[in-house]
Amino acid sequence: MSVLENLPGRHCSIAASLEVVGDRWSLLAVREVSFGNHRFTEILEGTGAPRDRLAARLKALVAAGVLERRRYQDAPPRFGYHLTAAGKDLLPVLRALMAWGDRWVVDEPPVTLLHHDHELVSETVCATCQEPVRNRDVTRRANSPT
Amino acid sequence: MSVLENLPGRHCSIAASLEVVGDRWSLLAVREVSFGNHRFTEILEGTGAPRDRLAARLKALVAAGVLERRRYQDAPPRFGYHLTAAGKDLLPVLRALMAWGDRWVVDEPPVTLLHHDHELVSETVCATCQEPVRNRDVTRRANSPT
DNA sequence: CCGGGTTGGTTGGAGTATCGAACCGACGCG
DNA sequence: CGCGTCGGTTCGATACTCCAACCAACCCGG
Repeated sequence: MSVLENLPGRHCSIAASLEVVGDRWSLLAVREVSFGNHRFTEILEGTGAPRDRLAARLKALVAAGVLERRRYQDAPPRFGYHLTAAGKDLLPVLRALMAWGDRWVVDEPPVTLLHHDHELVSETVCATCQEPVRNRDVTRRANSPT
Repeated sequence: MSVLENLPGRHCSIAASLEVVGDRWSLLAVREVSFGNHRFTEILEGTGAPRDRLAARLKALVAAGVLERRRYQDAPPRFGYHLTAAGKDLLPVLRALMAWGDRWVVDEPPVTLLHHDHELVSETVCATCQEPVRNRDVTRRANSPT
């Protein structure tokens, strides 16, 4: 909640999420780590971010609990970045963004996701009633008075 | 594809998507429009964005085909913003971000989504095999040589 | 017909963030 | 010893963002 208080506009978890991962490089950094690129230089090249920005973002993501900085060698001390539980939980967001980009931005998907050994076609269902979620079936209820 | 060519880092639809909606206000603007706030002033207050930034982003989102600018009165000419098909297709992204924020950023969800008349609990399944998607079952294949 | 309010912006200047390039320390390798 | 690698940090120029003010076009009350 505390994050929301200092935010302009509507109280909403979307705004709260964007406050954490809504900048230009964070989600790409998470993508790289999820692709198995744990080292600073790998993430640097994978994202294309400037070094200083990447260093700052990684620090912030560690502070936010999205990434974990783990020592993988002692002399000299070197660290790799790994997804925390919160970080792994971002993968559905990345898959949704990727599906959207595949459909509406790029001509041809540069990367295809595979589920077991067939192509992954994500569909969202409501866990309660097992029905596929269509936009028109979704409404919202505000919980806080503001 | 053309979007990707001029981008630093890995060729990937996530980066392409972020190029369109990855800035500070775009997704919040889409959220507001999806909440039924179609007028400039409504979006302005809902997002908390500065007027000039919002004007610029709305223009860009219309150009990108995410929003549509529709005249709703003639004298003086006034326009409202509406979701295109591409814009509606962003709602799963927003729901994923909201779910993540609910779980990892805020203490208590400020807004709850309802599906029909029960709480919406989104779950992603693979449309091909109907199985819930777990991160460890997903791999990726690069399509382009680069 | 005059003044004020609403809507949907645009403009200007100050402050802030981002960028690329250079630099740095600690090591390993030959 | 000199060079390369890795993971950053520092610097100065540039770009972007913010806020406040302004604006045009219209409506309404008096």
